[in-house]
Amino acid sequence: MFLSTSTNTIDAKGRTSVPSPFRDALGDDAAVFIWPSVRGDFLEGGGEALMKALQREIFDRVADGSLAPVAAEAQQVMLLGEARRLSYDKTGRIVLPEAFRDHANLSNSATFVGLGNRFQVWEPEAHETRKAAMRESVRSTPLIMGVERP
Amino acid sequence: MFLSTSTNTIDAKGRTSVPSPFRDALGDDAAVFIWPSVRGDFLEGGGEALMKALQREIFDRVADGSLAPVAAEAQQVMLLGEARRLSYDKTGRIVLPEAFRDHANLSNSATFVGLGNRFQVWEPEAHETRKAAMRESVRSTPLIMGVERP
DNA sequence: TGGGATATCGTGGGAATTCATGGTCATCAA
DNA sequence: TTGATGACCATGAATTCCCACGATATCCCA
Repeated sequence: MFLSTSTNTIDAKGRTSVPSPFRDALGDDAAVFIWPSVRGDFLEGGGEALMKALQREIFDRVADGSLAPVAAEAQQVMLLGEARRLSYDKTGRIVLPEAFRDHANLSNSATFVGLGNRFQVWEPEAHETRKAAMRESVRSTPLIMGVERP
Repeated sequence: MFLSTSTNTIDAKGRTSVPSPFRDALGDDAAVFIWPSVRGDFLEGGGEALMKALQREIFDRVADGSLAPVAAEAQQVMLLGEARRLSYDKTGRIVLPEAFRDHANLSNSATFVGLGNRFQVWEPEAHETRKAAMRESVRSTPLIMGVERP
């Protein structure tokens, strides 16, 4: 489970450390799968299990008719076509490809945000701005299990 | 089940003891999950079971249409993104991250309040004033199973 | 029922480990 | 050679672990 948020440095080689708790969540396979989000200037990622689950969901939804084959191919192009498997070394660092850094406007640092089954990578200030907006959204949302009820 | 209230010291390293009855409620996994509340200056937390249940409830509510995907992501960012898994050592202590202490205005001590499936962490005096307000509120509320009738 | 022994719990401090990050060294392609 | 790529070492700071103490609560047996 990907939890918590942390901001790490991006060095001259484009390297950054995958947060240690995330590495734990990834298990033995020393790699993450990351792709540019189609919804905004940030990256999305997860482990091998997530990638497989996403693939299967696309198949299943074509099978049960809730996703048109054309739309499925579009999903695959933007997800599987853009995603990369980035393995990290013994110190836990990956290299963020230049295209990824451009997409998310990353320069010297990156913020990893855990979202349970997946995570996102943001330019630190952009994430702060977004979070402020989300805080308001959550305050006006119905409760979840008695927690966070307004 | 998290029951009762107790106030413990926060030392120079930011450490505090998770109340022993809470540790019993947490089971084998020697860790608590804690996050800053979006509706006040205090922390909320629970065990692994609570975290998973919250995560699932978000999914389910998106599936049944009672929660918009955008609102779901906001929930995830503010809950899963802000939460941290804090494991405690053999003496039962966790380290409260500085950001958490700031959010709840904690300095030398913290009050753990059990709420059944979850708990809250308050600055002791803030909790006292809040409790006083709640006492009045409860007195004007219909009884529950004959308990707490004025 | 009293009173001493035993266990539990919270707290302080120091030692050992982990973590992020800068740097170096091979490997391979252009 | 140069430039990019990937793996491994070094380091300092931060974190986590473990042992010791004292106070409180619990137990047990007279």
